[in-house]
Amino acid sequence: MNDRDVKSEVTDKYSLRGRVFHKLRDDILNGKYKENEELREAAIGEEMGVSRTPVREAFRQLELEGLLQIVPNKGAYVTGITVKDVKDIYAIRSLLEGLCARWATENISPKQMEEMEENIYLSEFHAGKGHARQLAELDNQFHDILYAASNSKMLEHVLREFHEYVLRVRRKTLSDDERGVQSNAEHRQIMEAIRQRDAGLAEQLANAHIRKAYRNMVKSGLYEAYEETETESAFGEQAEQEM
Amino acid sequence: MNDRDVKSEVTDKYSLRGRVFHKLRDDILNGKYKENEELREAAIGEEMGVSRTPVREAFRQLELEGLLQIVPNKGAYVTGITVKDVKDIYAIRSLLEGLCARWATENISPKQMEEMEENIYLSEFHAGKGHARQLAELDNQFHDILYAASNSKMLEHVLREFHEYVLRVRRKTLSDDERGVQSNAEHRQIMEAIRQRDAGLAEQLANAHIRKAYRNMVKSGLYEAYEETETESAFGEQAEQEM
DNA sequence: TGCTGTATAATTGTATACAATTATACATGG
DNA sequence: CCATGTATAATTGTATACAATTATACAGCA
Repeated sequence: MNDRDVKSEVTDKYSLRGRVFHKLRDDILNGKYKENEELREAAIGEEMGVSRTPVREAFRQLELEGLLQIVPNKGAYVTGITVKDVKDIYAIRSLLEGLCARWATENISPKQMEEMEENIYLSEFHAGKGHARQLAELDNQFHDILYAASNSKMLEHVLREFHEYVLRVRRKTLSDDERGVQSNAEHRQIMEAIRQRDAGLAEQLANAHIRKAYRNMVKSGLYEAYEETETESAFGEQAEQEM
Repeated sequence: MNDRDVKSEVTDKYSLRGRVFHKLRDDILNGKYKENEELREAAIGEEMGVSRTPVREAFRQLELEGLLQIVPNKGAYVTGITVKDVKDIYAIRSLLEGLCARWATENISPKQMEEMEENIYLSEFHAGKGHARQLAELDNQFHDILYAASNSKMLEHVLREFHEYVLRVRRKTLSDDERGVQSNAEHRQIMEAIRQRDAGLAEQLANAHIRKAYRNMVKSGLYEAYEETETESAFGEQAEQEM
């Protein structure tokens, strides 16, 4: 019954549309196409050796993934993420990852529990060796496991969406390995809480985990390249309460 | 700067694709197309007097709206919403509407405050007269105002998505007018909290508002037609804490 | 110079033809 | 009778041609 993933299988890798979609997605995430850059259907199609049709369809998908913004009769533009957007996303994720940890505690399967333990084991190994790339991958994987363990395709869906969204920014900051060690420790705490079936604690820890990740990102100043905004209230009160 | 809505302007109403999109969306939401029903491109196109091209693009949009599920080389199927999905959505919305109310308290503009007051005034008027249809519209509008007032396009985006999602189910239950009066009272309380700049209270009230809406829906048994599930834990602990 | 309108080019929107894939029906052999 | 393979039909995937819209360049004029 749990046969289809919410977002990854939706775009098959072997159709032309799927290939275009994945290629463009990577290119945007990796910064090949910059903010507000206009993507022309014909150019992309020519570059990849396909016609405009699959390109157009890939555009529509990327739009609802939040990576492109399509203006009718004008063009497709790479969406910009403002500093405030990132801040808001972290605030939202903080709440939802907490809920996710709670549900995961109640629904996690033995197999998933095992995966999670292995993930943490591997993370600690690679952290010791300073393998930034593997750490990043494992970090993503940890959250994916947590999402799946929640047993809620709705929650999984929205969390994946936000998580991916923020990868554009985070891709830089996780190479900062000071945070890597700390992050691993937090993952372990969350796992322990889940294993001991303490849903409240798991929720609280996951909550704090995201907030700390955000704090770290801001402190490191690694994503400030986007643009400066005014409001400081996004995390304000809440953050003070529990940290 | 706030020139473009996140989801509504994305699909222009005047292109063929936009027309097909909106028509199909309404038809699905209104139950013309039932769960798991297969939608054929040619048939839809013929019915609406357009070629397959705009239909295909509309399908792609509907897929990421969560209303369709497209299986490559096979077809497009109307997605089913299970009882558990609805329950999960309400749990998620409960958290996020709370956050939204908090942010709205901090960012609402005088104009929005006015809109909100007028909305509540009208709602109470129509509730007295038993105008179910207008009440439903006003209820949607109240939440739209709240979302906009949060001044967070990210939060607005995700809340709209879920809100719309749940309309398929809720369309029936809000005609139950017992709840309508109660719901209005809660809206008013939220508004008062926002007006008095009590973010914590606003958050708590919005939180409870969604949970009560869910409870009522379950009690009324109006959406149980979908399918029965096992888990009862979605709202479990949380719901007990504050109600 | 600076504005405006018009012609031209470039780009997206839509329709249609054809290819590839999948579903269906039916015949054949066990 | 059932299983299996094959031919046929139906449906989706892709390419291409053309229409509609938007951007650009430039001439004409105040």
